[in-house]
Amino acid sequence: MLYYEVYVRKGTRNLNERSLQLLKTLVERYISDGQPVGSRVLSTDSALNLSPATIRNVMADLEELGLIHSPHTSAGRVPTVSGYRLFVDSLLTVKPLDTKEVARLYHGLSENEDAGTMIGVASRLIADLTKMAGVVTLPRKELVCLRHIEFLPLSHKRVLVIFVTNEQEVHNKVIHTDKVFDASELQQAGAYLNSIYCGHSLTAVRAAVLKELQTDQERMNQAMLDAIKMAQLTFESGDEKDDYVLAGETNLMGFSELSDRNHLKKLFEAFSQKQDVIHLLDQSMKAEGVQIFIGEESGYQAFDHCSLVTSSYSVNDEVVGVLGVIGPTRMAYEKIIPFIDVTAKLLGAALNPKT
Amino acid sequence: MLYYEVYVRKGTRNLNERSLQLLKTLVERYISDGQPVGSRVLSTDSALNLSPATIRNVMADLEELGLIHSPHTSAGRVPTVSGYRLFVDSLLTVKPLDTKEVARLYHGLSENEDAGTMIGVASRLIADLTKMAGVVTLPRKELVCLRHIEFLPLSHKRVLVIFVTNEQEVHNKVIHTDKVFDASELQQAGAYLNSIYCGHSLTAVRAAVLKELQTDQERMNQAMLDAIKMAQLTFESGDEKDDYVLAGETNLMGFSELSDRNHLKKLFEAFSQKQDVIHLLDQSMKAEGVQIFIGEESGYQAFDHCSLVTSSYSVNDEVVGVLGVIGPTRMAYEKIIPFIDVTAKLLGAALNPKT
DNA sequence: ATTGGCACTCAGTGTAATGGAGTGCTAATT
DNA sequence: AATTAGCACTCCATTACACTGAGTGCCAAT
Repeated sequence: MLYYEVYVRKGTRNLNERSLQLLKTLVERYISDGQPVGSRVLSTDSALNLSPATIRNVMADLEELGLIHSPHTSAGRVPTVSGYRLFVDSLLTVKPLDTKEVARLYHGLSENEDAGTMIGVASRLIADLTKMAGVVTLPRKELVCLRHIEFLPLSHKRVLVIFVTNEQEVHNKVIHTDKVFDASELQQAGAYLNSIYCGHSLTAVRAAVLKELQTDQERMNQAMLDAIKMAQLTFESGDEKDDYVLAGETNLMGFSELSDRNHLKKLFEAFSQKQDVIHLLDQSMKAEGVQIFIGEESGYQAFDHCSLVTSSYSVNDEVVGVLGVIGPTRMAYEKIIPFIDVTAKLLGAALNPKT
Repeated sequence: MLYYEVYVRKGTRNLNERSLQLLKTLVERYISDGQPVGSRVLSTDSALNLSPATIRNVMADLEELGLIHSPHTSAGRVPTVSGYRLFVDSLLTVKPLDTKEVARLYHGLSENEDAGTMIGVASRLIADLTKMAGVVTLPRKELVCLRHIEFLPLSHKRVLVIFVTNEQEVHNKVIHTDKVFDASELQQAGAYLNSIYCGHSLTAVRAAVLKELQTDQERMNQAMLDAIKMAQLTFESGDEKDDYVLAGETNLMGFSELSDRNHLKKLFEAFSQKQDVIHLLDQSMKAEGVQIFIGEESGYQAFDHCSLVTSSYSVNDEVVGVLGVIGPTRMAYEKIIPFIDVTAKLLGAALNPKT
């Protein structure tokens, strides 16, 4: 809608209903065939009953607007990034999901395993069902609740913290304290913290700890104060390196459009460096619902010929992570979009601690 | 030596000193150039002062013995797997290591981080310095010592075990008990086990636990028995999924001999399935020192065009893991072999808890 | 506004010619 | 008996060329 008006104003020739219709069938055809599509096939494919010549005129307009592009003179047309964009934003008619696929998703994501396993399963399912690469971020730690915490002494004023969240997710971290503690002191500290913070969410714990440190500390004894300080070090923000689970990367090697050795190398390097992927996924975390990055839109060279369809997933109405699929720009958006949508919802539901 | 005699007996023509010398220069030349090498270059390359014609005769013999092979009539010769094998076993003259490389290794592996980090560093170093893929298995758990153990209750007779080994390596596992324990019972059990097994190696703990269970149990009270049973469940063998850290996989995409899309896909699938790689690495764990798998020798299709040079690494004279490099069959063995050898030694030393 | 007609472009394919690298074999040489 | 020169031969790689077919742009007719 938006695009429609913009283009009408901009071009002398119209980007009217008919051109949009043609663009739509062109993109659909290209997605299913992978071949540049010419005026003849478009003439028979579209229900518009127009002659190839007419269609050629329209195509010339579309090309001028940068929506399609011709690899060479005597080839058909191929959608550009803007063409795809317009297509997915305003033209696309989503297909209902294959019931078998939904069944597999539902089945795979209904068993109540621990979060880590579920994430892995989800990633694998996405990869297997789409034949592309699946990616799922680990749920944000803030929203989980503290179950148990404990400290062990290391050398040089360092302390190993082990804490368990939710049912059975174990984390550990080394903190640097400003004095040396012995094992029993640390045990006491752990017991104290367990007694007051067990069952609270990490966000709540962090807030409570800060508050304790800021208010008058005189009613606490030294041991309590030490414990609180260590909790502060443990849960101070920042360091939680976001991470994701990738599956089916090798599926991407099958696509001819990604077969270029250099592109493939860049892509896989991005996968193992993780950084760029995390950035990209972080962006989609901000918005709710399905997000799409087409080709160069992502801003990362490694993804130049790829599209990324993502959706955030939520537990208890709070966004805790993102999941998505990575594939060639030429992918079946009309199927992938609803697919990612329901996968995100199912994963969110599966992660919800039983009521 | 062995090969020499076998072949002399087998062929009518000799596989004498001279042929071996020629095979050696042929392999060296092919490794450095990547082109099939013909009689002319071999004539000038080898110090033997023979005419191309003579060399052609020798080459025909070598081909008959299956040591070299001609891609087509008018191309030069290329070593076969057996050719490479003979080369690395008996002909190869190892090159002294580049001092800069040793320095980088030494520097990278001398900082005393925790085991996990060191493994990662080692893998990365191998990949960076060889421009191929580095792989390092995690050290076997048996040889580490128990520092702390603790149990937390879960639902349905399940118990979450958290145990720390060495300084600060945290592991966790869910075990299924045959009755329900509450938190304080579990805490007692943990305290008891800590008091008697702390500081012992996992192998020792396992043995001790088994012994306790087999001997007369009447002098123990129920709580102690429960604790021992849980320790047994925790440390029973088997489930420790071996794992490895891979680095620089993407380096492999640069090699033309591995550029075939299908091969590459198989290879990367093997990397992410892990299973085959683990098997292969396990084999090299049994032998001490450097081991080499050339091409199809490995027995896994995925590695058909790859070679794997590995070495086990030891802590306190006990083999605890394997490390290696994966690259195309055509790699500079004379440099890689000593390189892997010293890397394994340096890693072993770095993992040795300070004396 | 749409369409038929036409000249034009260009990737892709098949065929043929050519050059060059390397071989195997034989006869001559040492 | 071992080595070498010579020669015919094979096969890959490259180039050139022609030809086809899909598709285009444009113009004039509808």
